[in-house]
Amino acid sequence: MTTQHPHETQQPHNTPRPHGTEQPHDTQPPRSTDAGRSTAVDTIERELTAFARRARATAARLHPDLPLVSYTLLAHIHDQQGCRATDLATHYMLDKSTVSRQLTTLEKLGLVERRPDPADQRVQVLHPTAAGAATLTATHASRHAAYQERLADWSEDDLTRFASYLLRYNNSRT
Amino acid sequence: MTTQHPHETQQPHNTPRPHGTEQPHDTQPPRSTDAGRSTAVDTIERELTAFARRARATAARLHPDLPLVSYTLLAHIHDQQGCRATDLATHYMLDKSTVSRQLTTLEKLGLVERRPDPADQRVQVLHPTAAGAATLTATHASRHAAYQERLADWSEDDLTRFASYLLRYNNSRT
DNA sequence: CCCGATGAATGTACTATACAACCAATAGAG
DNA sequence: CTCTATTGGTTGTATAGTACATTCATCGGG
Repeated sequence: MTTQHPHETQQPHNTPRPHGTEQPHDTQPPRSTDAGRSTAVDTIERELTAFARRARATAARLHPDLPLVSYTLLAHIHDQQGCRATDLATHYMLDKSTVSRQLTTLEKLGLVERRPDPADQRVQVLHPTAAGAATLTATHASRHAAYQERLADWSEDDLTRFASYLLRYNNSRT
Repeated sequence: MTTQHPHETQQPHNTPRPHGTEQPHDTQPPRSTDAGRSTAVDTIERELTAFARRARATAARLHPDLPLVSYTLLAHIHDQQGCRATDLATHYMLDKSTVSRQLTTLEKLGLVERRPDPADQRVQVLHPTAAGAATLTATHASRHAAYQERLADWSEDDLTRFASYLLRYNNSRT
């Protein structure tokens, strides 16, 4: 590597700094702390997005067998026992058709069972099969281990605070 | 809605609680705070993943014109002026071929310019065009506004702490 | 001067996704 | 009780994003 470009490793862009919208503007900012807030929000936006973009690859490394999508759906079915396809679609902002197909796959793999709801013939109540629960446990263990390792040098307080920030953020969805 | 399933809205699964791997095990835990850490890590894992799974849909709502992938690549090219395709692939954990095709698209749209590096004929130095910068500014403004709104009731301290947690997390990538 | 390494493009295949059309069942309005 | 709008789900179709393998050109060191 002879030529020097501003490479990843040379300039990790960790430093929160203004993006494109930061030009000084003559209209008075509504609050005095706007600049600080804006910078922090920019960082949050950038880092969350970066994480999201890497999630697929990370999952593929962690558990090549069970794709990320299948995993998340299966996990949600496990957590929300008896949920319906529509619930999954809502939770993950997916189209019904997408969920339907994913469930078909999961069912073919024998990981999920679609039980008819006797009280409403339209509805399918979803449950993980024994195999599904086992797969989920294994996959989750693998993921959990990776997260544990990556967060190994965080204090418990920091972990708790980070977790509650994420919850707060995700639950503020409109 | 007559039958009552454990729906999204009825049981938002916000409460951090053990997942499948929490069975009591007879080997002594290395630290006494393991349980607390484990719970927090589980929450972090779950919430980050949920966010990642929704990112595409959110982006589509925010800026239907410029897909999330294009946006992130363009943003990185803008931030790391003069970066190369390989840098993008590394940063986002993508295959070179994927980046190559994305860049082709961005170039066809007139948003990115691939300049040959005089010092190394293999290398393409990437720069946003004027149009690219403009698009980026607009898209970023739209995203930024959405994030601002969603984080409107957070204190600046919380924003700053959340941002630094995210930075710390993302930079701990091995 | 050759040879392994590096940056990038192309061939190919597959997965995830959305949108639209459709079907079946339910719930209300009259 | 019947008609109609709504809801849950599937299927048809199209597209984007991605990976893996191959290929090509260039660079750098023996």
